[in-house]
Amino acid sequence: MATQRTIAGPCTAWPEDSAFIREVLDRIGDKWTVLVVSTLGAGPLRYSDLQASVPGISQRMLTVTLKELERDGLVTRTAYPEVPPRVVYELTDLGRSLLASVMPLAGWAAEHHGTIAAHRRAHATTGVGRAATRAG
Amino acid sequence: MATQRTIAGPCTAWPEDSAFIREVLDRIGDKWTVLVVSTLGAGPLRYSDLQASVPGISQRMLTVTLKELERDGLVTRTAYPEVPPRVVYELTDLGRSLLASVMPLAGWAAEHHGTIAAHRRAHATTGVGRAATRAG
DNA sequence: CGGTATCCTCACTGATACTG
DNA sequence: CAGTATCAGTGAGGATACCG
Repeated sequence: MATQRTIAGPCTAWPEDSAFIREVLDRIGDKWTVLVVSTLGAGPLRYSDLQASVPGISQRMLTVTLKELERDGLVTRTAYPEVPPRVVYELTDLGRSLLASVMPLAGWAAEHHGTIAAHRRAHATTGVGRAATRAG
Repeated sequence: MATQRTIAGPCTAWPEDSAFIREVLDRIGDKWTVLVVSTLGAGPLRYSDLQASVPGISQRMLTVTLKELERDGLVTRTAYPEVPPRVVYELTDLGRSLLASVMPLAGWAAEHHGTIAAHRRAHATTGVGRAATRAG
């Protein structure tokens, strides 16, 4: 193989979208977005059902996450002006496409879970880095 | 009884790997992992070249990221005991497979960048959410 | 050159309380 | 029911200084 001297890296691969890609990665890396999106992947849900479906989420984070998603056009918000207020959230096509793009990653994670766990143990066993758990 | 129906969220979709999936998502969501991995995707690089290839990264974060990656078996570290020390990092097959799984997501981001940006503008224009910036 | 150790900041997150 | 407002804790990440 030719000696590749072009260091360049990711910036070369992603001309100027890199900032936006980081943004998306940040989003999917945040604690709730993927959970909420995948939950909505099963179908439209109202606020309270959503909160029930994503066990640990707080009202604040659900609201914040939902607003981000709506703002980006990944979910739609439909409020019915009824007496007990009812608001339904639903994935848009864009949202579904994101979900579809994230799924493979979840698949990768599930598939290689064992391999990685094993490597971690091996890494610890062979004492590659440090064996010391904590310097006293 | 419809008191509490099974919403069937993400937990249903991902039986028990969900914790690990979150872990992977956290990892790829962190600021540097994907940048480093994708940079190494072009070929092996030594520490300093890596730092040069990922502009904003600090020594600390490069080291931390690299250690995480090595620990998980995503990259290999090869140190040559020469006079000016030389350490080369390279993606393993596992690392390459992660990169291959992340790429589509980057592709998704690049593809829908415009759509999302447009939606954000529309969202702002139509004033969907809020008019009041601060409660006064 | 290739790290390691330490301090510091501040953005993300959660708990709580209140409103329409 | 569906949010909004506010306060406080945590820890990822950056700057700096030093070692092998």
